[in-house]
Amino acid sequence: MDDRAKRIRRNSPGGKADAAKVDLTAVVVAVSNNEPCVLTIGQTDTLPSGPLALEHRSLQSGLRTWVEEQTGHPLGYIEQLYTFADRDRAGAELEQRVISISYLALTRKEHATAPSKSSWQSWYDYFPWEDHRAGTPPMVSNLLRPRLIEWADGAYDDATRLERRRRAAIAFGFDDRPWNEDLTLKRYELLYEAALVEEAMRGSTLPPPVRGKSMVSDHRRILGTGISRLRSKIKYRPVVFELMPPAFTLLQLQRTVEALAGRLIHKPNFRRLIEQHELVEETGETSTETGGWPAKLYRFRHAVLEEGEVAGAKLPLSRA
Amino acid sequence: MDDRAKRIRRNSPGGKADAAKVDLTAVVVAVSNNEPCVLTIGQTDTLPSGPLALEHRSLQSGLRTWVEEQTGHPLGYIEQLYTFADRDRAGAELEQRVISISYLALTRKEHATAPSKSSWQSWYDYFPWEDHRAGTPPMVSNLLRPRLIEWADGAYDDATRLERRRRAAIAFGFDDRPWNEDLTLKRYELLYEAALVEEAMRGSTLPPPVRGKSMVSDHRRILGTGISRLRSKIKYRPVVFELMPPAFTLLQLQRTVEALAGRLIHKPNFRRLIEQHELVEETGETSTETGGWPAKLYRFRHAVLEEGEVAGAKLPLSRA
DNA sequence: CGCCTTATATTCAGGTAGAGTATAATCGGA
DNA sequence: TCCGATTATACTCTACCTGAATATAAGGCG
Repeated sequence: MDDRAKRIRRNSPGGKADAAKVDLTAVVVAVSNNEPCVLTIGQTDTLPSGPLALEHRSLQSGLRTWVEEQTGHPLGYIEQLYTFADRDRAGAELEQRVISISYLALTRKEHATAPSKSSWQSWYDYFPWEDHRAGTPPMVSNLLRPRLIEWADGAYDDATRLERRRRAAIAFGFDDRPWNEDLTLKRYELLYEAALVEEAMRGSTLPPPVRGKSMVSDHRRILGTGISRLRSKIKYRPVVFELMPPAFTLLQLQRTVEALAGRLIHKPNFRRLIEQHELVEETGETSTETGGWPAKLYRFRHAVLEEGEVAGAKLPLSRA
Repeated sequence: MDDRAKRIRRNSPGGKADAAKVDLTAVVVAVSNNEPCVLTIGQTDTLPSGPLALEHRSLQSGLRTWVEEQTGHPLGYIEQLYTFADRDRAGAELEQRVISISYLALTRKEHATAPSKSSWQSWYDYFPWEDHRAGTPPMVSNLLRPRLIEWADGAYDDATRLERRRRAAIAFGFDDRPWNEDLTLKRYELLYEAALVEEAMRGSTLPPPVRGKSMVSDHRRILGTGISRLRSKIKYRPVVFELMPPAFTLLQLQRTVEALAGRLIHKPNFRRLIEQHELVEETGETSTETGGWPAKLYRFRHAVLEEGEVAGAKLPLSRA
């Protein structure tokens, strides 16, 4: 059997067929002016990235090196997102396979140390259908919905037709289903499958039917993965504070969460939750910046990270 | 600046320095006789794995190919776990870096199609401190606790000492903290750091102080990652059913969850939850196999997967 | 001074989770 | 044949969490 043949190749680690090029890609997120932003480099819409090299001690340190070199931002909090390889990445025509290991990083714009060729882009420029803070965006009902239904009805058999309609309804909250902000990646994949985003139409001359900037290679997909992960995570881990200045008001904190989640939060419930879990402590100062009653300033209680599992640090995301 | 130098290397994808060997590793899980098992190959404690090759269409299909070839088990449900590279993996002395992309697979033992050199091992053989179904195992209080305190007190400064004690207490539930079954990976990493597991002592002649089989390379760490992921996931997604036969009683379902979680569940609450979320439907038959009142047989309602997010499919893990 | 804006406090109803208790059906053995 | 062990199933009770609404206080500004 060819079992043995493969075993032999397995034992020759220098074999060219098995070698791959490994890229590290970062989704670096910051929030300012209630707008969630992602760090891009150059003129094109490209995430910071670079090949894993032998001198990198680890995947994380390799990533930090590349991002700092390309953007001037030293990274704090990072976590691995996903490893891609089956995409129609640039290396398809090469002999070598390209693997992309992606990371999510949370930081603040002020952390930049030097001028650089990088810039911050609102992530809603790439995903305009994801911002529901002012209600469901018109493009969802007016553009995406009819296009997705059209796509579903274009299936060859009834079963597929129904299944496509169901998937679209779940992902986008059609037919009185609730909008679930965590499904960013699923929505993007659906639009890709329906050929409604630019990436799915490369080589075609037709304009993509959906507004929203695309990115180089599969970077928009990676960004979507990062948004999905972050939107899920803020509900059970206090990661928002990585994006906050040292001192902040409770409303600023709420606005930041709302920016990330793309939906509004019920204020009293939000405050109750934050206080209940003792996530913050007063600095003793107040801010009058916003007009109205001066708000107390708070700082994150780093001790909560040391108090074991922050069980139930869920955020009350309003469905109103 | 050397910025330019790196950019140039970046653009020569065939460069040897950037090429890496990519391994696919699978944590294949099944439960039988109320014991969670992992699939291993050969005589040694090794997870199924093999190098990613050009003929694999995707990471997933490469993994499926390797597992089926090495064990005879075709895989159903799989999900990506984590990508490792910074370990002191076998390739440290080689010129080439070794990357390991790991996957979690859920299946049933009966799915084997052919005799093979693989075998099933209880995962508690590798992690004996993780099974709390019969209460806290004696080894936790009698062996791990004193050894971890010893390790903590061996630190050079007071701050580190306190921090180590705190981490150990959180991970293992010392000092009246609750036991959190999801922290399997953290516990293993802590024991590794404290040099209480065999992998941390390779090259040493001293016997490892903690019982529990070790595995080849960093496979026990990968298994720990899989256990952690699965224990978290069963609380909010109905993945347990991938491990169940087509028809089962509610108690069998409960015992399976308990086997995975390593702790007991309050029976009435478990049933209430399953019924509340309509995860199952009656087959109409009953089973008298267990003695006592014949239990109704149920099957998984696959429709729930199509009903959008299975919000709140949490499992009531008793803290008693 | 009155109005607007924001902060802060309180309340209320519904749901869920944890935990305990009660009753019914079947089997094995005395 | 009856009793107890074993299992299935049903019901209850309480504490807490969540969503949502309302009320009051403090400052800025025309």
